[in-house]
Amino acid sequence: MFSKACEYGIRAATYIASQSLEGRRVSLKEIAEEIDSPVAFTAKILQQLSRNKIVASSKGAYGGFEIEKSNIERIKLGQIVHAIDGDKVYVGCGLGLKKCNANKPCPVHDRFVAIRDDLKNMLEATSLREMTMGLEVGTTYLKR
Amino acid sequence: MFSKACEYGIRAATYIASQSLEGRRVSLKEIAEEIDSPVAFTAKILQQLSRNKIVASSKGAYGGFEIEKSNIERIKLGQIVHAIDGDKVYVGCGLGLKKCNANKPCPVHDRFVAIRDDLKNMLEATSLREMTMGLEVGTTYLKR
DNA sequence: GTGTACTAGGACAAATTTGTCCGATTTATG
DNA sequence: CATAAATCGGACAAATTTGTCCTAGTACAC
Ligand code: FES
Ligand code: FES
Repeated sequence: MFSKACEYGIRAATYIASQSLEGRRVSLKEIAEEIDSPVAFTAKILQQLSRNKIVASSKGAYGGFEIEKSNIERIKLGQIVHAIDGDKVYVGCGLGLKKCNANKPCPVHDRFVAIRDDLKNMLEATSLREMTMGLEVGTTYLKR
Repeated sequence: MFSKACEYGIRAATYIASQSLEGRRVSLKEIAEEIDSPVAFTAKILQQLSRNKIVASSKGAYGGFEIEKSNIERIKLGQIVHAIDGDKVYVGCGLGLKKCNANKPCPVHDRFVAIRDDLKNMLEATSLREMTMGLEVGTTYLKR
């Protein structure tokens, strides 16, 4: 569905958001531990998210990653997916034709588009804030 | 969403089905041409489908691939996806945790499962016969 | 039987994705 | 200023997926 990079990205952003809500800036190392991801690979992904203004990074001692509180409400999953996987979730054809195209549709087009639109809506409706809710009370997890 | 192999597999099976309905057995070469896929790679995938009894192959001159008429009604997309991509569509977690698990869900679990179930239902409800319908009348395409 | 037109299958190659390593740079602190 | 703790970014390595090539075997036609 999503690339590994994207999965790590969402989990990382969610963890950062949960800590930022409590005023804590977190280090790469801590993030990787908390979401159970390879440290160096996670670093790359956080760079991407940083360039895309999804997370804020600060270098140097006591540096790390954080997300502005107002952005935690504002940032939607869709933005993270787009920053890492591009628009393939939105324009890709279910059967691998160059691009999904209603004018020359593949045999699953109608059925597929319905599902893809649901996914799209879900991604655009779900904020980082919502992602953190269950974490605080221990009903959802970022690793197992 | 699906692997390339799976996409080719669905397109190939759909094309074979459409031709089998007209009583024509088709060669690998023709299939690859009609679905615009790499010949040798398509051969591998057809071997898989053949081992899984989704298509029937016959060797030798005038050999090729076909699908029994009754099977065209019976075979669902889900079987093809399962034969090639396994069950990852069904058991995978949206955020990449080992397996989707309602007892220790990730933050997107509920939203994700809803969409995945729709996909699953679609795959299990769509027969090869339905896939071929638009092809005959030129409203759907297997290549562009 | 021989030639021809096919599929089967294994070994290999290329491309992409995932993941590692390390030096450079930045920043807080003493 | 020196040190330590952190991110940045480029080069590299490993793993997976995608794709190619070649040989063997099979069936039909003559
Ligand atoms: S054309 Fe294939 S999904 Fe739209
Ligand atoms: S646990 Fe992540 S989708 Fe179910």
